[in-house]
Amino acid sequence: MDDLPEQIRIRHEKRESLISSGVAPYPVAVPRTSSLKSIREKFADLAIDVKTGVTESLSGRVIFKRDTGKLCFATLREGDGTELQAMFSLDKVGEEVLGQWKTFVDIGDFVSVTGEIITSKRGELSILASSWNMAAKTLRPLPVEHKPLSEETRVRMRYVDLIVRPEARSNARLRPVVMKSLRDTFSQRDFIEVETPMLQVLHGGAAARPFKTHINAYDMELFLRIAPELYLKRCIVGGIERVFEINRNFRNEGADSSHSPEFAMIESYQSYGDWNSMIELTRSLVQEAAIASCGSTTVTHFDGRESDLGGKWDQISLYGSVSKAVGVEVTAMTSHDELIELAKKVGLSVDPKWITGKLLEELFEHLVKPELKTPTFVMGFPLDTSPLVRAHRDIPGVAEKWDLYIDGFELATGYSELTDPVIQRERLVAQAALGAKGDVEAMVLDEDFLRALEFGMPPLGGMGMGVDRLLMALTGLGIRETILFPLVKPE
RNA sequence: GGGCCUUUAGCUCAGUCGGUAGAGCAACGGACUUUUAAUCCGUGGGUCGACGGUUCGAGCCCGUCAGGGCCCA
Repeated sequence: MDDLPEQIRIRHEKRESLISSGVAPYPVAVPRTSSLKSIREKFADLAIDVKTGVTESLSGRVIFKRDTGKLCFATLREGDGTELQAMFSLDKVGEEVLGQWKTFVDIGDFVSVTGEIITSKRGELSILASSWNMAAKTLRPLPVEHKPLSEETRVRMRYVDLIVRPEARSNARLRPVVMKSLRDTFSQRDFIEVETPMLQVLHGGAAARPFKTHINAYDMELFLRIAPELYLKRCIVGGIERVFEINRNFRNEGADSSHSPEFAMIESYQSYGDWNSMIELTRSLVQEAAIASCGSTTVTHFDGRESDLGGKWDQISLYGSVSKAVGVEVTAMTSHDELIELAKKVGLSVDPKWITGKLLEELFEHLVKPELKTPTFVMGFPLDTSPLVRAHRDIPGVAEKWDLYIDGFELATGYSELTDPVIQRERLVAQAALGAKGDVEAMVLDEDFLRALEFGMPPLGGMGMGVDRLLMALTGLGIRETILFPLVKPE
């Protein structure tokens, strides 16, 4: 114990001292008749220096302590941030009890206080103690409330962040509001929620590197899923005509301010829908979530900036927007060599492994994407980068796929899904060939998925949306603020 | 992968030219019956990220490694 920092050592000593004087520092229960919040609601408009005659037992974490000679003040806080003042006066509790309060209680401790609800001479709603109990002794000092925690400490010790920072508390409570809204929106439209495997024998449904793991029972390699798509389409084959899943995906790629290795995602499929019906669905999901969390389709970001998510949202053509940016007509028929020339002209460094469609998408991300601040659907993607998507009904070489951009990042994507099992097999065989040539993001051939498709799937619209990114769009926060415990390297 | 910045008390941060390690809050002792980041008097608290080097002497200069951040790819 001697090698502990002074403040921690002293708190350990106080714990020992409580035990030896017969007081439990971590009792199984303490008196509690009400929450701080309901006391604040019940006694919202009391005048100055009022005695209510009402006795309550309240508990919370001590966040401020102002010890004076014969009248001591403390501020208690409960989980949602509601605070209430506790007062300890010599003539109410006597010298011994007051002395124990001053000696044993540190900032950060959980305490229970029993006494009369009053207002102080300054009008502060308070509980005037007749007795108090330790509810849980804190061994580590809390950080200073008035200086913001460093960003790293916030992430590494979110539990402390939640104690001291109001925004951390409200962010944590925002996610469930949004999740409930998403489920309500789906439910109103008769979509059924399912849960599909996260541990998969074959990974598929997206272009991404998977995490690998191992199952001892079968002594074989397994993958953490990169997308639920192939299982949700099996649901469609089986007649779950409108289906969605909200859960975690895992991608073994970079981790930065907008990417997390594990992230929550919505995927949804609608029989007899197409990329247009998924536009309607996606807009409803986002706008209903904005109303549920912010009360309006115009949301206010943490920095005070307003973002208007209302209305019908723009639609631009992927090829059209790139053509406009480079000044010459670019289509799905534009050759690989021509695209490389254009890329070099605009200063984009080209990876020789990029296929034609990838090249076009990189041009878009370089030239157009940063400009897309207001919600915009980017319509019509290259067929060769969209192996699970149906070809455009009119435009050759283009897939019926859109991406939704908000604030310059990709929030959602939607498709008219490929339902022809023969073409699907050809596409996956081609993907497998890319994989054999070393493309680590290529999809693998999933025979059971193809067998399912061969049983027939109705015309189908599909969409996917990142839940963490939706929270980013609603709040303007970075991904590490919207995720309670983002992955960090060990200290 | 490359470049730049950063790591000092429980927390947030100063630290000049290489010469005994600083502040605010927090903590400890004392005073105070209406405080609101209380105030006043006094006190203690440091493996300066780790390892190595230069030097009479390193928080500071050099090298390696680790964590964090930003920019580029």
